[in-house]
Amino acid sequence: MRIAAWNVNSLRARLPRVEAWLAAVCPEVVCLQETKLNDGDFPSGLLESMGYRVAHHGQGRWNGVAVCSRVGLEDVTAGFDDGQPPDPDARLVWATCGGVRVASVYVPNGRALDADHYQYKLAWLRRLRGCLEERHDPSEKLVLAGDFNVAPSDMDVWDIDAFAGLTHVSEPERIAWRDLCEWGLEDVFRLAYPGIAGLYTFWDYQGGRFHKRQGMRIDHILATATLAREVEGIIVDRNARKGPKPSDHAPVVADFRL
DNA sequence: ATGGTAGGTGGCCTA
Repeated sequence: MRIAAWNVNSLRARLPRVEAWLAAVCPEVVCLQETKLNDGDFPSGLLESMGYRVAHHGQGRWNGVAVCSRVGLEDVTAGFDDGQPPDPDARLVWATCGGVRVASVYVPNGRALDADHYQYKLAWLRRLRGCLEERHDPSEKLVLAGDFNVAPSDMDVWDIDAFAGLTHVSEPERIAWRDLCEWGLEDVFRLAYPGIAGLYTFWDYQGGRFHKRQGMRIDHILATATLAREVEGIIVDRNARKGPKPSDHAPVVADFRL
């Protein structure tokens, strides 16, 4: 089973690229982030014509996440399912696909270390961990895939000195990310490429960052141990960052023996 | 020379 995560930075703007990419790569499950669409504007017809069923948790303008699956789609849940007041942003949607519980995850950016949004980000990560504790067990086949907006270690950014005082690399964010993983999730990409620097999923549009290889690894596929040991391979499809009108993120694609 | 890119919306905000 091939599972992919891709922050498309507007599905409307990216639709031709997304369609061509799905036709070429044929993932069984793709988790999209930043669709920037209301549910009614989601291109369901196109995805369905390609064999996918879709769970979209949308919000015009910003955010918006989807799980698209051609191996079944059951038990859809939008947002945190913890009985607390709903998240004002559409950043999380769950579905069961071919026996795997899958979440498309779009963690808040954080903006700046002194911003309210940074506290929202830390609380959001803690709340996600809480949902796992309440509703799930680490022995399940479960995947969190998406844009976590955290570079877990210094080797996951092109120059740690360039990020001094910025979000995505701060210790509280990294601790919150590690706490999430310590519930029982593996960073499947890092498992496959231990200790290898220079492998990124996001490159800022500004300053020719992609061509200078100045990126960050902030999009992740996290899997429970039962799934992580079934990984055949995982890549970042950098080709999707090339050419006309790319997203600033490249897809992460993992193959599982399922 | 304090810029630059791209997405949304609507005359700025977000990433």
